[in-house]
Amino acid sequence: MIIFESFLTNTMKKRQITLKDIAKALDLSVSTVSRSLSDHPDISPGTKVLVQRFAKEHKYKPNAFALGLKTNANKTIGVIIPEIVHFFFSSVLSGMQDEAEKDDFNIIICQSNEDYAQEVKATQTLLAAQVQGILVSSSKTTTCFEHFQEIVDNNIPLVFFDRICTGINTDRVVVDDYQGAFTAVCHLIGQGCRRIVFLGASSLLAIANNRRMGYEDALRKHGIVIDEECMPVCDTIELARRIIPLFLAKEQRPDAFFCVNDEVASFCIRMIKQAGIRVPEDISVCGFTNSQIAELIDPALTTVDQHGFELGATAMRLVIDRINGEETKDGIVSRVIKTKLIIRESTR
Amino acid sequence: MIIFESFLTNTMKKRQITLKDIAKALDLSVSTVSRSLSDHPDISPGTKVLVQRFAKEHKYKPNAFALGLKTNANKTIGVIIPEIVHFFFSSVLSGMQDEAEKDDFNIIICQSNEDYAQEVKATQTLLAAQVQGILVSSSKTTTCFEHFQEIVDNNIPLVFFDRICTGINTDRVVVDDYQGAFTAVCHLIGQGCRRIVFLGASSLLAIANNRRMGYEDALRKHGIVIDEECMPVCDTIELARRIIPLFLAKEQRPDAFFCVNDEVASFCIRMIKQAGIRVPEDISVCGFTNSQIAELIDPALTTVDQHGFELGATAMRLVIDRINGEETKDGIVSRVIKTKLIIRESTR
DNA sequence: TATTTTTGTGCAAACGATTGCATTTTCTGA
DNA sequence: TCAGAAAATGCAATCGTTTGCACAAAAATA
Repeated sequence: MIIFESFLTNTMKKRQITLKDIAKALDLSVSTVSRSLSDHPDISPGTKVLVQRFAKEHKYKPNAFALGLKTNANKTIGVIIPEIVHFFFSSVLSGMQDEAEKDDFNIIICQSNEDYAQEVKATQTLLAAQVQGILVSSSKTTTCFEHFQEIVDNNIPLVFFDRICTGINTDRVVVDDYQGAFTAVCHLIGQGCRRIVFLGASSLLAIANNRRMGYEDALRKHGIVIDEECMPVCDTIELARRIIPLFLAKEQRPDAFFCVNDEVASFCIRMIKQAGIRVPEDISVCGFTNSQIAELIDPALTTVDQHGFELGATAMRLVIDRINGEETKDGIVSRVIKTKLIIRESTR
Repeated sequence: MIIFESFLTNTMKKRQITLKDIAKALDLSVSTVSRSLSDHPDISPGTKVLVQRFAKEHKYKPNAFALGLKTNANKTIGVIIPEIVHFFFSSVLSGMQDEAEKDDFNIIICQSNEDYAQEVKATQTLLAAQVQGILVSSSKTTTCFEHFQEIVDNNIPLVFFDRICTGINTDRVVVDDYQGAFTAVCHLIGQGCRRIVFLGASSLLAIANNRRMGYEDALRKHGIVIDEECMPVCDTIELARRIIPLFLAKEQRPDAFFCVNDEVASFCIRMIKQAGIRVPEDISVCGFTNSQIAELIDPALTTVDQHGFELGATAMRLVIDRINGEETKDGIVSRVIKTKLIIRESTR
């Protein structure tokens, strides 16, 4: 015992206890200690309890680096996300965390802040950290995919979620954007709206295109003429502040706004009300995501639930299955999370 | 070259390229390769460029496990957070991420979901992952601190942020809750409010107590009698749904609500308006946090800005400084982030 | 030309854990 | 009493990297 404790007084800096320390203290070999802790049948019951008790008492924890060096696995998964401060993405992250925990995987997060360069850097960071799998929702400004290809080339399972990259062949989990938009716009039309504006996002994003297509097809189905003017890029509060007044000032005022996210939808409602126009009597507003805010504003927001938590959990499940070899499909696995229209008070 | 590439055809499973591979391919020793890459003066310029070019071409990346094993450092910091899906906490996380990146540290996140058991598990997870530092905001249900003590005992820098644990002696970064509450309530009083209700949180949280004390002192200062009935625990939408109507039904109706967070404040405004009472003319409402929602609801919410991003960055800076030995104070380092009252439309 | 110095490389140990194989000890049965 | 089997333990290599030291070859000096 004295021998073991001596490592403390010698260095004065507490170090983690190792197998070697235990071996020395108990006058055993490192191998015997190792086998005792892993309950190997070769070891006598007496030695086992001796070692196990000692290890527990001294809070022995296997060194993750040594383990990683041997097995090349550290139970860590990297996530690249555009922005954490975002109801949808934080929900996704929460779902991932929840699912990862079930298999004792850790999550390393990186933010791209919607910036290509930061996204590339994040990729390098995760590769350097030797993660076993990577989950990505690409930034709005990403048009080049080499960094993602490098992940694949390194043989590390890669799964895109929500914002996928069409330029690269790998697993993906997306939301049913087209159907969600289609259903929402059909609902608006069903309530009598005819001049429906789509406040969308950059067409670099597949999700934005899909929602636009759902919007267009819904109009088409009901014989409403599609007007390019009525689908501007308007996915931030700043843009909304400039763009919405232009529509409200038109002599043929819109009777509905279908917004690409709930923040824009909420802000939209504010601006309409401030212009002295009623929601939903004069203008209906529908959002996309179903964030907390939807229930807090007045009138409560009709919106399309994206099931972020479920999406995150599904994506995480997929990488883990790839890592464990439980998902063996040769081609791309593509999962779709169903959206759900939540009708509240902001639409007639 | 042929020798090197052979590791591929042999195993058919792409493996990361190692120093040994490079050494074999270039007919050098591992040490020479290692020194070439670290630009050691002993190595001849010719050999250096040879090795460096080869390494770059084959995208050599040092093995993080081997490095960690030698240096006992993997540039990773663990964060334990009650809930990611929360404007304040996600802001904090974002600030941490931002600051960590400057020093090339990675972040592993764990959620406690406000649950003691999960918090303990998260602690074990982070210790097992061999993180170099840990940042914690404790859960609402935590009353026992042994798990935190274990972190300290392991000689791993620990910093509490926002929700600190008074039972443990370690660095902390908090928000100026007392002053924030005091200022906000003084503002309400200054606008003529006299019957001010404080919708608070469990007194297990130091932040809740501090805000309550700020509230009480503001009342005291202006000679308003403090009524225990007027400071219920009400920090969730569910509680608010039950509790707020009770106050609105009183014959002596409150003329202001000071809420412990913006969600409750927003919901409060909704309920007041639905009861046919005007905000802020009849009742003023003030929140705490300054989340996005504050600008989106109608009327826009007066609230106390907590500067979450700054808080996160500060806390991260502090652990990193502790890790690097740049913060050498023997006792507790305690940083306070100043709050700021943002006056909008929900208060007279 | 002989000796020292400089320059460039390689060997081997170390970090902490696992594991095939060798070795020692104990037990069994004739 | 002793061979042989069974049980318990130890040795040593391995994972990928770094680094003190030894050593060789080349260059400088005497």
